[in-house]
Amino acid sequence: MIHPFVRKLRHGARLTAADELHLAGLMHAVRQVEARSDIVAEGAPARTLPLIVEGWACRYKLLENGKRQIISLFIPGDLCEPFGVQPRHMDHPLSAITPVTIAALSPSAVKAAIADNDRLEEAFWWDLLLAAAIDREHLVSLGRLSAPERLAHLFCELYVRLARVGLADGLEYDLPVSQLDLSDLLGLSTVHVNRSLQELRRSGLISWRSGRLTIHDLPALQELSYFDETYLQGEGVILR
Amino acid sequence: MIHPFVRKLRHGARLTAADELHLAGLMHAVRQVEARSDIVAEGAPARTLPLIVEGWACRYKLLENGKRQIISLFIPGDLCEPFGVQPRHMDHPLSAITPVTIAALSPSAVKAAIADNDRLEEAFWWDLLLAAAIDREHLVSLGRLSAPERLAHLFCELYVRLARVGLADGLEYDLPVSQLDLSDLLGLSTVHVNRSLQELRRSGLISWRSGRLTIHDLPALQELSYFDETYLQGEGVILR
DNA sequence: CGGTTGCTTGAGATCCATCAATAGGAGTGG
DNA sequence: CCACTCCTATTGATGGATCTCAAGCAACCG
Repeated sequence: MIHPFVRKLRHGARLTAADELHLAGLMHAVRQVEARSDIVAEGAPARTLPLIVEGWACRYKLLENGKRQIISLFIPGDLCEPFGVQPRHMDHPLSAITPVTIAALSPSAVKAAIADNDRLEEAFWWDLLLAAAIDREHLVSLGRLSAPERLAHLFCELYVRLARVGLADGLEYDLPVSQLDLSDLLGLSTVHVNRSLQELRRSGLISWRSGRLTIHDLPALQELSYFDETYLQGEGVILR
Repeated sequence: MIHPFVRKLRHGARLTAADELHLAGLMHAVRQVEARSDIVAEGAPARTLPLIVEGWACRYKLLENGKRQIISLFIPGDLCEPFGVQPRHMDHPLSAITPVTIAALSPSAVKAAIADNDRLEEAFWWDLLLAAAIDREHLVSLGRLSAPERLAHLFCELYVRLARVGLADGLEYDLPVSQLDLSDLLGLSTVHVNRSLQELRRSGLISWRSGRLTIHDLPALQELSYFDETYLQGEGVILR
């Protein structure tokens, strides 16, 4: 079984078999975190870089008025911090949505690996840029898209990201989040998320039953949400 | 006159006088860009890293429905791209808000400078983390704050950022943006921005005349917007 | 002076939040 | 197996926040 992180990086750099072994060797201290618990709490010192091997996680912020905003959503293969430095004080907690398997990368080991291998260096920077691009698109979504558009955009994005790490089955994938999670991710209320989902279902664009999302009309979903996959910087999954 | 970039980095790393000279030596090819014009257009190849020396700029995205979302706001001292790689295709254009003076950093020169100087390395990574934290906070603002809250949050943030590079005069600073810019930054309509500004003025929190913003009641502004400056990762300007 | 741009105000429509209630499913203990 | 509870999904009703359209005004500029 190929590690999802390796699988993802293949899309960003031309890795040799040796590179991939080298990468796999960086991952230590795999541990389990149960659903709904913090992986790294706010203010906690973190010596290593968390990387999702299995399961879904997120970074969120809790406001003083009790509202929650999910900042980033992490799926298998996602490195949750910039690779270059030891995270000191995490400004926002990192939390497991499902049961999660975490690998720990040491920044110094990454630095050493990068120092004498241009392809690995490129791969790590590509991943950092990709994560930033995803966050930027998320920001645009919150600022300028309506509720159904935000949902459609998210479903398109997750399709591409999951397909890259081999977790999409055709136009279907597991979506193990609650509507409450979705509302906190998209800056909406749960009630409105529910109604917007119904709208997408009624239009025949998607269905979502027992944690499994199916895209029935990808072009329509893309058009509705102005989704242009180029920000995901890969060779492309959708178009071609 | 100390370069604003150097001035900012002093808050993130203990730089020696030699380090600061080294930094200053990295900046080449200073050029002028006039207000309202693109610094780097979408899709344009960029070989160097743009750094704002003077003036205000932003990164934005234009949607197919004609709406605009400003993703990041840049003030003097801000490096507009991650330092580690040559930006290839800019997914979002970079644009001048006021007339802007741009310095160009070469990623390879930065890499060389970093290679044998831990303090400089730390400074560059600190700056990257800071920029990411600002974007995250922006995202939270769009997702979970009301219009007046978003404005208040922005004014607090700009106060801290500008003070760091010596561009705040007590609780006053130049704010050379239009209400249209603000609306595109905060995900609102211009009409609503206008009305929310009036609300803040009426409450005696701020005034804003002829491009100059004055904060009359900083604690109230902070409390209103749940502003906690720690995400800006400095020694602190507000709470000292 | 006319044209442009940005700010302001009003009115109406729409999107979305909140409050409240119901229903289903999963787990738990009796 | 049933009663109970918790969590999530769903639905209805209402109010509020924000958008859109439209018009007027102020400042600046050639």
